Amino acid sequence: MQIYNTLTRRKEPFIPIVTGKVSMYVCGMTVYDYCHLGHARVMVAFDVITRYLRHRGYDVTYVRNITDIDDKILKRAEENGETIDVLTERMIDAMHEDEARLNVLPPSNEPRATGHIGDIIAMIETLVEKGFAYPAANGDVYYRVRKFTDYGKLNNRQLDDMRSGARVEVDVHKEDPLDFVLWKAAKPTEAHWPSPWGDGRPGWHIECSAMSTCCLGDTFDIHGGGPDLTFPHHENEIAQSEAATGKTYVNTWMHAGAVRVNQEKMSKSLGNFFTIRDVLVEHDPEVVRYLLVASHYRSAINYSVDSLHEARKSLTRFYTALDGVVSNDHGSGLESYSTRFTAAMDDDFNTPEGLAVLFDLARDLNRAKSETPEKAPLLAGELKRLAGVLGLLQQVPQTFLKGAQQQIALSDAEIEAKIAQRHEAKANKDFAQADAIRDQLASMGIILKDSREGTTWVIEAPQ
RNA sequence: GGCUGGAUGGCAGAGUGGUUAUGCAGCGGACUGCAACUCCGUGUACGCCGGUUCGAUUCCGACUCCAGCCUCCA
Repeated sequence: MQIYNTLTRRKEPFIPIVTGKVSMYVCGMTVYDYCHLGHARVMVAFDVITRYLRHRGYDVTYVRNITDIDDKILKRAEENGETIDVLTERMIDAMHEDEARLNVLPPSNEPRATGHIGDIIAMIETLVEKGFAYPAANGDVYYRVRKFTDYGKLNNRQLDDMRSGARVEVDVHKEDPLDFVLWKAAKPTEAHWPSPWGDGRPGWHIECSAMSTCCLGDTFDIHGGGPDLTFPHHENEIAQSEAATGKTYVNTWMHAGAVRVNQEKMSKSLGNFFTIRDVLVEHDPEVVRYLLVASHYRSAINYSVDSLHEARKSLTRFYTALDGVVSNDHGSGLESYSTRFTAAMDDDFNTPEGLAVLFDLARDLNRAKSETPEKAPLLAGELKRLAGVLGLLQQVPQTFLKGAQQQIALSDAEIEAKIAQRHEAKANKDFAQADAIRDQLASMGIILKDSREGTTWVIEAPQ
């Protein structure tokens, strides 16, 4: 297997620290608002990665944190007139609901910043002792960036190249404008914890260093996150952890690509984001998941309603192939598909190429249904099995094809009655009447399909 | 200004130093009462200019354009 490593900017053979085991940490959500499609992308990307690693036989420990104390949370809670606990619990519940609907498996461990204040303080104390951090007169504790000689290695950046102070407000309490805060002194009215430097709360970057080390050890295999976390967040994590432990923090750094809207990054600050729950009002969650899996995890994707429709059409093709076949999971003689699929996924989780294998499988399944029906159950079983590694195609085909995505004016029984009327008209060679019934149903988005076994119907895929 | 990526057929999206990605759409055919579904067939795509090479979309260099990061952001 090979994985692209942001640190070295190339694909590298993946060799876990402990044979057969993978330790992975992914930066999760700051829970002050609902998750948007950018969050969905990270969730789904690392869900596919976890599923595939497990499929390959690795014992994966997947840690994804929750940032539940932060300036934005304090601000939002105050705006809403609620406590931060009420706000964060509500958003955490919503996040879990969103990811469950997208068929994202829960991480092995989901630590919260507020649950690790002791670990955070301990790490800051170590950094202060080693001279990598200093308490300032205002009660904050800062990281001394210039003391860490490797600073910038993840982003291939020299300290002096950075426009220090150009966009960052220079803080008189910092020795250097690029120094970042590890511990923030709190105002009496704000949430705070006692520390050797006075009451306060952790800075953003330190929680991930503390929690990842705490859950996975000083050095672990994979650290992932969204595309905008490489700087400063992950750079700072490296500086904190490697200074504190003296060891390599992470072997492989993985970053998902951006989700764009009209060629611009979808983000909270640009205000052009779509929340997961809003999109799911009108679209089957599997369609959203498919959209995210149909592009390589590192490439940027442009979100649009058209792209969702395309995704729905692709899934319709798969479910149409699976429809009417009782799948048999004990396939044999079908190794060529899984060999190709594995080769694709082994190459930095190339899901588009993996899907190409699944489309070939679907075509062969369709052909088998008419030519060699005895082989169809095995092909269907293989298709479901491999798609399952991507977290796809696990619905009952009819459920997807008749999806509740559009409101239908008729009940199932009424549709069946229409089909029976049409069948009778056809038997009487009254094709005008038969076609009138079919057109009437079509105008309501119900598409009839005739076959030797009888007539079935599906909901029209959007154009 | 510094640092990252990217530019593939009508659209989406992989990949490769010489041979079919895949899906959607289109076109021709089979099936069908006619359709839909399905199947078969069908597209001289690789930003631009140089270089290396017997041969480059694929490697190297310049250029143009797009996006991201250098402030919170997944």
